[in-house]
Amino acid sequence: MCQNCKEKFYITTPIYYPSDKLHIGHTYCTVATDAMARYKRLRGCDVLFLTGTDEHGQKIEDKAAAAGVTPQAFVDNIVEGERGILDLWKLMNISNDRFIRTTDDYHVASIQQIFKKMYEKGDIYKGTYSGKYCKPCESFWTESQLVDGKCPDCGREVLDAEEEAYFFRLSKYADRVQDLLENTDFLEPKSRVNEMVNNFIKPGLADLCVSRTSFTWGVPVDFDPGHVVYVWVDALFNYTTALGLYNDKYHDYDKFWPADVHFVGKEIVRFHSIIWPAMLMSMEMPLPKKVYGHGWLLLDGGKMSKSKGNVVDPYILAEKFGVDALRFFLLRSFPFGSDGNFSNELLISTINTDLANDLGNLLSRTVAMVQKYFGGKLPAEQAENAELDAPLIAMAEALRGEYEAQMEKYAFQNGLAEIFKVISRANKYIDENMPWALAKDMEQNGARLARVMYNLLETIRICGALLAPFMPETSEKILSRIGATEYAWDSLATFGVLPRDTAVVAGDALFPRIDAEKALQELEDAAAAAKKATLPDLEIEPYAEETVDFDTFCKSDFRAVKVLACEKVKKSDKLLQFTLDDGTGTPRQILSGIAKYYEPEELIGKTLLAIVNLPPRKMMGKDSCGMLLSSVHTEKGEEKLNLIMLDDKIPAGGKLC
RNA sequence: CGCGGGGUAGAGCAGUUCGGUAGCUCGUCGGGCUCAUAACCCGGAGGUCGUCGGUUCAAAUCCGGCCCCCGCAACCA
Repeated sequence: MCQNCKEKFYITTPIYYPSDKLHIGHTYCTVATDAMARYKRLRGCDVLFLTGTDEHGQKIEDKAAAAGVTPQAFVDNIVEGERGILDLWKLMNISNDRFIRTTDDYHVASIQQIFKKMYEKGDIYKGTYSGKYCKPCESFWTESQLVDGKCPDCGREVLDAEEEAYFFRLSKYADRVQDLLENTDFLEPKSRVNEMVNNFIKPGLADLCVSRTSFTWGVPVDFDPGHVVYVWVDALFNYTTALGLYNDKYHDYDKFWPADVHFVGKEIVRFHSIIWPAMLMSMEMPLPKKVYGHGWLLLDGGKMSKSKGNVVDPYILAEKFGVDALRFFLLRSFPFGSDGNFSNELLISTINTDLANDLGNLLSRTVAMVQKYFGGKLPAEQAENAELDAPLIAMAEALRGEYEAQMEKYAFQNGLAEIFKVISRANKYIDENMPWALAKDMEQNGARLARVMYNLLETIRICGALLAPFMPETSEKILSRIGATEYAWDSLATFGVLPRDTAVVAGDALFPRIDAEKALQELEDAAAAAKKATLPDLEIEPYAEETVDFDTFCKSDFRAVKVLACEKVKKSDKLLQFTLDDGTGTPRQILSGIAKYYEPEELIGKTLLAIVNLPPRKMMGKDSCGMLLSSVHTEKGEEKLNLIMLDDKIPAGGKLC
């Protein structure tokens, strides 16, 4: 059975921080974990797959305050609300066995006990934390971390600050952790090891501040009111409290701990590869077998981030292209250990090439031929041709082994590449055997034709079954189309398991080809709309800080004016030309750049407000004597302008004062 | 010299552990086929493997210098 994991396999994602909706990067990590969990289940392992949310901390407290709700209500909405995290994982067909929230009662109680245990052991002690504090970022910095004496994160001023706090004796475990990183396979890929050791261990591991008094949204230290447990202590132990460590909610800590692998993003590798093992050493608990730090999805070669406004929404992509296609793309296109460049173009071309042209079309043409030549059911009498069949059969039989080797290394990309080599070979096999030519003389070639079709179907069975961890629904569809009922792990290294006289079922294209140009345009529009939705409903100009003295103000001559005529200025898309009655008896001409907001006709007869003692100015060769006053504001990022319209009973020339 | 990753055909990537014909996908050009989702199959063109130097019979691969890009530096997967 499962050599590396024997019977059980425990795998986790990080628990995500619900300060915002999740994006494609979180989806990537979770889909990878799901694929691994499904792969292990396919192999017959007893799998526990855990994911969840890390819900404490100042940032959540602040965001909730800003939204005018309690922190709990805030996270409830992001986790359980519509299009929240649970909905997203459901949509993405994530097969997690458990979902832990760090605000769950059992977890909170467990953390308190764990914290106390380390305290009683002497590995957590009370001390004073002093440093530079950035209030908006809620971060302490050391002198050396400051940039120009300011917060390295936001660039704002920092204050001297001290707080009483608990510390974890991280330094005590530095040597053991270094040994773990350098001399075992605990942390992969290997390239992450140097970074950890050089950056954090060699310069000397300082004890870690593990409590806070500056906010309350966290697990209270039950023996010292006012302190809450540092979120990472709270968060990391989720992997064990979710198994029932120090609680009665679950009872399989002994069975599943230590975890077989934690999948984590590269930015939190240090917490998982240094702090986490050190705390477990302190607790005298077994260490997880492996921490795998995967790469990031980059956008335009740079980081995806809210501030850049380039965050990719998994909902939009999954709904547009299908869940399986998105899952497939994420794991097929990027090496798991390194960063990858995400783009909509790549997504679409991957779907078209691999899924529509190669896989979908192979199934489609094969099933169509079985229908056409045999009425949908193969005859049992079949004639092989060793020379023609051997290459395909050899590849199909070897596939499970190649695939397994890659999957055991978490090389999803390569595992899928192995499958697609075989799919490609099957397409070639069709050309080599030209079934349509054989079909011209069924009497002579019927048995041979049946065998050709059988070989294709059997190859599809193996490929289809091995695709299940990546595309569960598609895999099921494929297998049912070809009449496969046996697709257990053991059957996938043997060619010839499908019944000889299997019956196929016709159906729609698995993955219709996507019109790339059209789809890209739609995605762009959707992104623009989404961006617009995040803009504030109403923005007004900030107020002037400078004052204007009374005399200066009084020099401005504001008058009510009536619109006698108004027309667009030729060759200008902005300017309207107004002829105004200003009460002097001589019409006044003013040009105003508001053509975008008004049709000329609708303004005739209106009473407007103008400043009339501005020096005349030429615009598009015409004189403008004064300026019409308007009010401006921004709605959803769009500038709006309204002319000041006065009561019509005010006479032309009426002075404002 | 803070640390780490990267620089390979027009684009996106693999190959570098253990030196020996430079590979894949897309695009492009030509051919084949007609079962299939204008798909599939075959072939061609296109690369001084960032740069300079070293080791070697032989370097994308090992060693050294330099240039450029990206990320990290106590909580964005």
